[in-house]
Amino acid sequence: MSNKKKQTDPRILRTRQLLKDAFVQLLQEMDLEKLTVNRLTEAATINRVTFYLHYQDISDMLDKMADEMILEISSVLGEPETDEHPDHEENIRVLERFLEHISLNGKFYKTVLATRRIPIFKERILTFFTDWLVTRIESRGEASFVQKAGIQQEIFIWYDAAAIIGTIESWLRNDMPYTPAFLARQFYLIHTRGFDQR
Amino acid sequence: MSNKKKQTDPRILRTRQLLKDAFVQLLQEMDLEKLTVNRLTEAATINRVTFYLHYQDISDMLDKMADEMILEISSVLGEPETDEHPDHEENIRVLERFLEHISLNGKFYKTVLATRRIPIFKERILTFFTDWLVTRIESRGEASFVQKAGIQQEIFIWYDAAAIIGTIESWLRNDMPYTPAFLARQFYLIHTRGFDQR
DNA sequence: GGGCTTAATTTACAATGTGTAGTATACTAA
DNA sequence: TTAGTATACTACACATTGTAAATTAAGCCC
Repeated sequence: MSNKKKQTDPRILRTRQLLKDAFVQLLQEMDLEKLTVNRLTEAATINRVTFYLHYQDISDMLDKMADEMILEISSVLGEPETDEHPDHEENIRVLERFLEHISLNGKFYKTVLATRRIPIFKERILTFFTDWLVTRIESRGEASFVQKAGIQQEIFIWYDAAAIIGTIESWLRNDMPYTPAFLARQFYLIHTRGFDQR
Repeated sequence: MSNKKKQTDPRILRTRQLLKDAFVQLLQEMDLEKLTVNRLTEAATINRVTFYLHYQDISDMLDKMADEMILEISSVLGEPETDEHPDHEENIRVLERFLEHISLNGKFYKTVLATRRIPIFKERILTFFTDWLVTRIESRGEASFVQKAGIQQEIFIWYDAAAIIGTIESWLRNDMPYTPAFLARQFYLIHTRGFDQR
């Protein structure tokens, strides 16, 4: 198979980058529903037919872009800690890496996360993050305080995942008024409510 | 002006109800992007041109349906408590009313909240809920424990609003496996982390 | 450099969807 | 009953979609 060659062909990379840039640009000018293949390829300065050589339609393009995004986030977050004795500082550092990655690619993330009516990227991050939380909690003894308090673990994970992703969304919408480090520590404070429970 | 008459004309109500029903029905069969005015009016058994007498386009229809939704939620939640001495049980009851309203209109809410790629309704609820939280917190002394712990109030509100709406979304996606009363109490437990702080 | 492979372009076409006319009909409310 | 209005119907110009075929251009490997 020549899949590896196909994936590294600079012409393909160029076309997809042009599409991605045009996508981010156009979404700052119009809503997703106004984004047509016509407009997109015109802004990307490629032929309309070329678009269909890469994606089935705009939804398909969103899906594949979201796939790429998740891959990057995954490599930034790394494997969930399997340490039996979680280090709070390490938690904060992981979160900080995540926020810094978003901050560095702020233009893209603000567009796909905080621009309204493009739920796919947020969905994907939320799902990924939920799984990540489940793995982390299960590999630790963290279930203890949750269960001790009579909290259903499933609900707690829904709650926490939505809270963190949603806060990041608000943070982006407000043009990141706090540093990633500060926000990460705020997450920790909110999570523990100021008590140093574990 | 005859606006009031227009709004009560049974023909108008009938057409809009047909459109709303067709909307909910079709979204269970296809994604929003596949929903056209053609398909919608066909399913609603009204003429396509009639659609444009009510809405500019599908986005406009979503906006107006979301307006109606917020009006209903607003009347269910009622005014934020201005009581200086918040009653935890009252908090839980308000939340329970909210969840029961959603549960009673489960078909609609599951479609517009938990069906993917229709962010407008969730956005509106989140914004409304955020404002509601701000009003509630400001009218109480609730800022105290947040500030005492060094938590930025703005961030805490982002966090809590996203958490609650997101949890409701997950709850709907999983076909409401808990009763509204149980879930409301879970929110309380998570919020206080089992400690009875106030 | 030259041959091979593949991406991109160009042009064309049918099908569907959009938004807006004008007119006719049916319903509502006073 | 009558005036007002919501809906139906038909028609039209235009935009968008998805695909096909042939051609051009770029990149890869020896």
